[in-house]
Amino acid sequence: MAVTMRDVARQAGVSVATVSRVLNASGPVGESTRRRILKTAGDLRYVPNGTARSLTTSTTETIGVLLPNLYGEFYSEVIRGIEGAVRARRYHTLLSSVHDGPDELVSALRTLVGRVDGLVVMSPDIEADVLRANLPADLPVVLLGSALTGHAAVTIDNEEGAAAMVRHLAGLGHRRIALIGGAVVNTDAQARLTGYRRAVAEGDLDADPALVVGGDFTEQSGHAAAAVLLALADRPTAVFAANDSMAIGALRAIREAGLDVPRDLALAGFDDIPVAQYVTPALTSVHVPIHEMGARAVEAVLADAASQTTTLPTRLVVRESCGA
Amino acid sequence: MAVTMRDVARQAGVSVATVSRVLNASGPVGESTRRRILKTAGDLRYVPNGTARSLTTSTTETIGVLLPNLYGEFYSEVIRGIEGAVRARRYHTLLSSVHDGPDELVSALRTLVGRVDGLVVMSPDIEADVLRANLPADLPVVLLGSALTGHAAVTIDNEEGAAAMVRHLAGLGHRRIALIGGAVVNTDAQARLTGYRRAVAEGDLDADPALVVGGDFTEQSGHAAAAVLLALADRPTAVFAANDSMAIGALRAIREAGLDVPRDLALAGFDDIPVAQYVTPALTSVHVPIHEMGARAVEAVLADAASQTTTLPTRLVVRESCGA
DNA sequence: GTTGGGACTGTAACCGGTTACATCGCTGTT
DNA sequence: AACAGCGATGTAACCGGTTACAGTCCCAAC
Repeated sequence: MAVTMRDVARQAGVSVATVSRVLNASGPVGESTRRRILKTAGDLRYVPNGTARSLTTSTTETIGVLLPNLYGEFYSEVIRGIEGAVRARRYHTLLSSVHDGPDELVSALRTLVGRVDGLVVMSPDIEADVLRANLPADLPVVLLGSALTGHAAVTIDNEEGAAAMVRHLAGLGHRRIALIGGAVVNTDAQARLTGYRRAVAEGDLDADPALVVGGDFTEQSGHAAAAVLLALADRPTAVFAANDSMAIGALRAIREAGLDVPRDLALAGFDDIPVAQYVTPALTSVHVPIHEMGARAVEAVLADAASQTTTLPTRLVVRESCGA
Repeated sequence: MAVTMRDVARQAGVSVATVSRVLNASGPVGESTRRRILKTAGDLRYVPNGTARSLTTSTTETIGVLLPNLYGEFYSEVIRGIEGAVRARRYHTLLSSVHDGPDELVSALRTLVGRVDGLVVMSPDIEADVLRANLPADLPVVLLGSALTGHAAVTIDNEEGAAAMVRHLAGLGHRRIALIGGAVVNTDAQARLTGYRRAVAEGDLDADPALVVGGDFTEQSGHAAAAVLLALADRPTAVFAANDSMAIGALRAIREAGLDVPRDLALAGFDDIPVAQYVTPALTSVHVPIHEMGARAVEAVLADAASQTTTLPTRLVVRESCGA
């Protein structure tokens, strides 16, 4: 068993209250007593138990972050944004990730309850009732990336971002623009698909259903989807992947087919993750203010701005892969 | 105030003990009572308080991870390895990062105390006494990447990895091999430098002190260091960066100087982070089993294998940038 | 010489759970 | 008929802190 405050108190010949007062500078204590307590605490290697402390004070100075997984640059950027904002307020971050399945989510949610003062949840396919049922009603929760009625959220304008990219490609003369989409349950993916469809319709482009293939935001799925598109009799002249990872997978597939980007095929992604500028050719993408999203979410949690939704704009980043 | 167990008990007309028994299936309870309690708990949206629970049970089913920062692919890979191992044991991960300064570290350490059953600490420049003074004596701690006397640790053979790379470059005919090192306080960086020096001596290579320049593991520092090396009257023919990020920075600087890799200059890195294979030319590097390190560390924490050090081997990954 | 007030310290309740132990019926055995 | 034994439930202590409240002591003021 670890050293507790009572151990220190006994050893120093005082009451626990006095020890507490010394350690938190929360009350007047005689100079000699204070020194004696400090010394015994050091000698005994006393370290306060955070759990016990937050149980009484009912404050943890910590905000929790729940991510779908910790893989990929997108998430590490999100984390950085959150971390920075949290640190600036002298709070701590507790991160938990959940892979799949509602059980995992529930379990992760529950381990966080009581350990954090607020929660930033990024889970594109989360359900409102799961959240409601597994979190205390008074815990501030802010969703990141997906809006849900009755909850505060910080999102980006996925639809307009996707539409802008399609318009850009159309402006370069493309008429057959393919989309490698994300999973249908993912709200980001849905919005990007909607934006694509809208721009295709408005720009009077080729609306061939064969041009839309599904992916799941992983590089592998991008590779597979691109292979399907390349096998079409009437090949697209531009491929727009709903995120950068899939675009990079697609790039590999296109190369393997002996084609050149952007000469034979224009390619674009979404998110503008850091690697986008390192691949060759550098990837044209829709920039998402990942860092800022994290920061805004933290602000919202700490302000407990209930059910207010912030939508941040995206920005087109034109590089080599689209041939502009 | 959130709904507590006493609220549920009162509402259901039973004692807290019975509620606890139902919720944890830890004792016999009449069928009708059980149903009634479950119903009231649901109606009241009761969610158990993790803090209170772990205070009594003195177990959290959580292991803590302390990282120097969350930036870069290296760390996100480490996290993935840890996460996977933790999840496999049905535990949870609590992640905290600390940027710089002992105060930050102490503060992060202390917020974790009581909230985790064990700790994986990755902090290349951590000091043993800081750890000792701020953690309960009975909390299992495993260091990742740096060994410290009296503590369990999982490390890699940095020295041999660096030496192997220098030998490889020498095998390609290089005699003037430069090293872009890391910060001197960083034990990884120290070991890599030692390996470099040993191989240079053993291979009878050019041991010009001007060939060793310092960096701090960031891309910017790699860029700056490469600029210094390129300005030398007697330029090196190969540049070995002590990590991949610096190698990528160096690559940029070399290109800006109008030189070609690997034609004019061979380049190699260390860590073999995922991007290494995406840059052009693909980066030759020393592969570090990042994922496995994380998994091993978790095993060690849960087994509470006190003060045992595991050293994992590295592996040379030859790609285009060294001209082999 | 009281008295008031502030500095210092201790006692004990409380935070929200878990759990050892006690209590109370009821049934089956002898 | 008495009693062992078990199922169902309640009481209260405990985990390790914080803090309201109360008590002591001492000194200045009247």
